[in-house]
Amino acid sequence: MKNIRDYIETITKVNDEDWNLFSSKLHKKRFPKKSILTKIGEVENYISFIEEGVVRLVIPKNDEDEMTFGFSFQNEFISAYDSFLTQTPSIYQVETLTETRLLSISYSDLQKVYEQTQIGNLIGRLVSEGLYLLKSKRTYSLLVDTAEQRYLNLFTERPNLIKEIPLKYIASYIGVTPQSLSRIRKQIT
Amino acid sequence: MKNIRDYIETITKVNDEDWNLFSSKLHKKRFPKKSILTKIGEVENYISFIEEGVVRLVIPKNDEDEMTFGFSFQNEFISAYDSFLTQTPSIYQVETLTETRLLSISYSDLQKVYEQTQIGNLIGRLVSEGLYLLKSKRTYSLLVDTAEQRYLNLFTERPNLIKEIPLKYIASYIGVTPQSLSRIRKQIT
DNA sequence: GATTTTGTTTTACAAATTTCAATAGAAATA
DNA sequence: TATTTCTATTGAAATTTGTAAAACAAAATC
Repeated sequence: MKNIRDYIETITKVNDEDWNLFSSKLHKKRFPKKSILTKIGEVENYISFIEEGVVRLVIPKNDEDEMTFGFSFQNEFISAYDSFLTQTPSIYQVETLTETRLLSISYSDLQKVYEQTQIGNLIGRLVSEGLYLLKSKRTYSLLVDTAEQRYLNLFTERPNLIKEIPLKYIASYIGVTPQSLSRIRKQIT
Repeated sequence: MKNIRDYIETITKVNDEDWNLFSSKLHKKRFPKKSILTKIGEVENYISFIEEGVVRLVIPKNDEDEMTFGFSFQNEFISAYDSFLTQTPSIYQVETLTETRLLSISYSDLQKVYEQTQIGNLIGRLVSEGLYLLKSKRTYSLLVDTAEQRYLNLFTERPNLIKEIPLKYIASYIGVTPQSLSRIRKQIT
């Protein structure tokens, strides 16, 4: 629990009473790699803090084809967030790429935290704003950067990722085919 | 002021005391079409509710070239939101496409509202979540839809937009050249 | 350790998109 | 109204990217 409290205390101080209510709702979970946390069509019931691991958001295309909507890493929040917020079926799948430890809170418990604590909505706002900023950055990059630039960005921001996970996931995150990414990589070296 | 109160009351009830504090911070503004509200490199000082008008977020590319990061419409909030949240220089420009009426609140006044009202953070959270959902939808579309699908989506969601603004803006929103969009349109009919 | 599966790279070709250039139309301005 | 500027369309060439197939490499499984 230390990680998440540290993380939240970088946002704002939390009194013990509020913290106890919030943390009593958190469930520790462990998943092996390649676990599916949320399926397409399911309503997302949790938002989770990643204590350890890497998580991928996956959009199916044709049979056998898929796109990577996003990655999430240690000390970030993960959820099929659109589905979680709207409580409607998810259009992407949430799956682990590595062994993963989560601290999860359910939708209804989170609503209680919002209602019953002083700082719930403040933290909720700041987390939501942070997730907005990440998403906005990604949109920007998809719109103005070349695939090569997106690859290089990911390479500098997450050098470990490229070593640890299949390149085809990177390709589908960047928005090109694995063959195209292979050509891009060739040209860089 | 009726529009914005109606809008916010669809999110949550607001008591008069809170409302009076909030609304006392709002500034009415009017801009002719093609006004620049926020320039690249400036720190965004306002978030605004669009009472009337259409606003575009613009990213410069090369000289003479630009991309449309987003559009915003009546009864939506508009800002160089990334810059506003982080209070760092904006990487996109905010400009009006039509004559526009705004209700604006400054960054520092909004912080006061967050501190001094019961429901400030609740509304702030819900507005931020809404903006996240919009951005997420756009990212999804850029990643999985074809340019033709993005055009058709815009066409169904905002039929008036396509009649009222230059097509090259639509093209740069969709992520293709005006020539390509012209060919896409030709093929549809 | 051998076998099978999965992932990566390469090639040739096809398809889609951009670029460049020219033109016609629409809108803004003198 | 005439003139200028901006916008939209079209064609042809060039570039980029995707597709399909094959070869190879790496990883997982037996």
